[in-house]
Amino acid sequence: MRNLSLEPLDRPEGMPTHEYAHRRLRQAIMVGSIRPGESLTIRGIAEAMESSPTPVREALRRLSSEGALKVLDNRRIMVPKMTVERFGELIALRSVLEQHAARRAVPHVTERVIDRMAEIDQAQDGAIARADNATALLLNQEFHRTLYTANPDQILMPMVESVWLQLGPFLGIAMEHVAQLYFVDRHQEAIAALRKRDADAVAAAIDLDIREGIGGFERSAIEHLLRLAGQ
Amino acid sequence: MRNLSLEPLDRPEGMPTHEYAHRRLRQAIMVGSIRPGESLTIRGIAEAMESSPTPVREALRRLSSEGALKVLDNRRIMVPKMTVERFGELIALRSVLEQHAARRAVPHVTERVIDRMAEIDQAQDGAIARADNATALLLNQEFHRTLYTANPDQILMPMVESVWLQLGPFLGIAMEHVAQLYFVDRHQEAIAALRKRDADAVAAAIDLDIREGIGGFERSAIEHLLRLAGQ
DNA sequence: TAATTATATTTGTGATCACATTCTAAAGAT
DNA sequence: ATCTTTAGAATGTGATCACAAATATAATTA
Repeated sequence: MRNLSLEPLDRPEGMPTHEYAHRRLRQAIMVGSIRPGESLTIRGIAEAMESSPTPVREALRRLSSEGALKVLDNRRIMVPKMTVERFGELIALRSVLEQHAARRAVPHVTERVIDRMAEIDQAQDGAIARADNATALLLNQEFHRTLYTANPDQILMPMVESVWLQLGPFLGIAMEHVAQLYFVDRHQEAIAALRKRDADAVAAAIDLDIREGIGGFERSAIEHLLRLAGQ
Repeated sequence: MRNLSLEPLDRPEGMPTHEYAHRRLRQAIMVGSIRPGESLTIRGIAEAMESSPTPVREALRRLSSEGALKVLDNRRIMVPKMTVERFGELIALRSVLEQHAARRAVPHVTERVIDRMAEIDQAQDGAIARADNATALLLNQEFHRTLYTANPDQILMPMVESVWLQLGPFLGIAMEHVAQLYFVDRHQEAIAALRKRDADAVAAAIDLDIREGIGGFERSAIEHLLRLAGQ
């Protein structure tokens, strides 16, 4: 196993070790810094974050339930490998899930929420301008999350995040081989539609944002990237 | 904490304790035999299944990631309470998720799969006739699962099961107070549509099955049930 | 009697250890 | 050289223990 380097990440006082481990690993997978096929060892992670196997195991169980990790028959744990078919399923699911989340959120959206989204979008533009892909990615997710969590009874955010998590490792590969991830910005359209409380238009903007953004990879481009990464 | 009784459940040789614990608890929640609001203790569960805290904790972490359990601020763990709003969200999500799963499965469905579904449906009718609600519920799930897993690249089954899991405790309440859960059988329509490989018709049948089945509870009926259960 | 404090118990948490399985690689045989 | 065998190391797993926080129970006070 490669010596994995995990960003220290902020740890609020009183947060249990297993949760901290979960957040750190999750973050690492989300931005694609743990490569597919790479196998993780419990002791290795525990050592890397100066704790013990017990809480790390709990974190790994959660991650595997979230689809971020796969337990092999050997009981070895790894980041699932990406395939063209799986990528297609993930994009299609992401579109359906997030359109639904957006529609359900619209009735609860306040001007305050929309303003917040506009701020995030602006920050993301800044990150893109600096070619800071990882930050742009995180801000893009925060943009979407802000919208969906406007619904107080929302229950599908964990599922949306699960899809993001499964897409993460591929983004890591893409970011390595493509100079800059092209964030097709349908965020302005989404914001405009939100101000009019037009649920259909919001859903359409979200759909386009996904399909023209990360979903816009051609089959051949995906195959090429996966081949480059030795998948 | 009440002395919880977990059905022993079959345990294949070599299955780790944490996974066995996960399956047993999951099963119990799925059929609604653990009541919402009831708080679970790690040691209590470990004792009930004659093991130790460590693997039980791993099982609980997974269940909480699957939405089946909620960790409170006290770090206490309980089955989330149901509300009318949450119930509405769950049904709407279930409909969207399963329609999508069905559509993506249709191209991969073979006659073999359809025959299997017909068998399951027949068994479910038998269970309903015997007023065996728990078995009918499980067979209903198997019917749906058989369809969705026909898609080899399917990735949303865990999410569908998560919704089922979150609906479970409410079904437990409903089964206690309603003589018989009325399974509106749109399964025949689904099977007929599948034989014609008509994806739209299949999705429509699944949608009706959900909305007229468990989703058919009126708001007042849900409130009534929750009040009866002291929620 | 009601409220408050003090004590005891329960509970979540994380580190450690022992055991069995799996993986790695060195040694041997074909 | 290639395959097989074998010894060593690494790894997942589950039980146990100690500690701190939370809860419940008993004792005390107003």
